[in-house]
Amino acid sequence: MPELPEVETVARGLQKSVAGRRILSVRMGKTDFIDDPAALEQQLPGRQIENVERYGKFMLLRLSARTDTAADSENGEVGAASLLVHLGMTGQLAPYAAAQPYAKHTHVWLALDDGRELRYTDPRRFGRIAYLSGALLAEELTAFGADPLLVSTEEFASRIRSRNAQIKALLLDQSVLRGVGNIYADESLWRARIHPMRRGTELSTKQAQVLRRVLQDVLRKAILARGSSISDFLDAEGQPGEYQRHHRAYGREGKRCYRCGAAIRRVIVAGRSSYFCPKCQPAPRLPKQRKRRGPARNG
DNA sequence: CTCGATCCCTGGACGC
DNA sequence: TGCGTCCAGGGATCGA
Repeated sequence: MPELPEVETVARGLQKSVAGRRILSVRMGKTDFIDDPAALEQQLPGRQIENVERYGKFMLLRLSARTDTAADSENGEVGAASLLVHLGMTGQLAPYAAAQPYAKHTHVWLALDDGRELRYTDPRRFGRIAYLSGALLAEELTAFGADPLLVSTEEFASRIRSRNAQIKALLLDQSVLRGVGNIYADESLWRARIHPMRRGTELSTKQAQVLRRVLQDVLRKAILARGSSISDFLDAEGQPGEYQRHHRAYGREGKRCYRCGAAIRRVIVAGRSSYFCPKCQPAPRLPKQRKRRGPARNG
């Protein structure tokens, strides 16, 4: 499941393998996860992939202005633009020799000027692809919060401690921080010894500091390990990541905590499985509002 | 505005 | 073996 480290891994791989290549043509299968399929067909051919960046869990393929004049007169849009790609749960974006048979659930083929094809494969189609010209891209990106690797201690603390939502929900909220998903949320909360149901407003300044530090540490180490491969994540070279070997909480229900030996538990928080150590990560005193016995009292 | 619930989708695990 | 059921989860959307 691609989160920040996995997307960073794929983006770096594509930067090496396809930056500088020109897109010659586009072919599409199922398109229900593509914002405007016709725009891809009309706008991509003739453009060069100048570079590939990560933005949160998105990849941004920066595209050159178009040079072919035939299309100019038709569409009038020739300036620099971007292809926004979200891998969702099961998306893969990677180049292949055009002659190589394609995997089931391949939905987009971009023919490149060196004989290869950049293919997008996504069984669940939870991903997203959008062609966006400069202004639209800027507008799209304003909705997202801080990059967890770049955010300052002060900004992190203010973004978290000003919100009453559960800390797990805040870490997953892309308008608070861009790029954190379920695995790295649980891993950083375990390291910071914070229960996933704690409220943002409950965290001390010190706890927010610690959480930011361990989150950055986990993300950096995961990038070095080329991400986590739980079931099906593969990078742009088709290789799985290694960071799943370092998980301390995620997916470890019933197994012993590496710190204290207690059994790791799983609860649903913000609609997602959340793994934590009940001993190291003490629960809030009132995890949920208890149902009152009898009628509510006035005053 | 804030927050939680629901739904989208397919493959894999599991029970019978 | 095969069928049904459940679960995984990022994010859009809706309603309280």
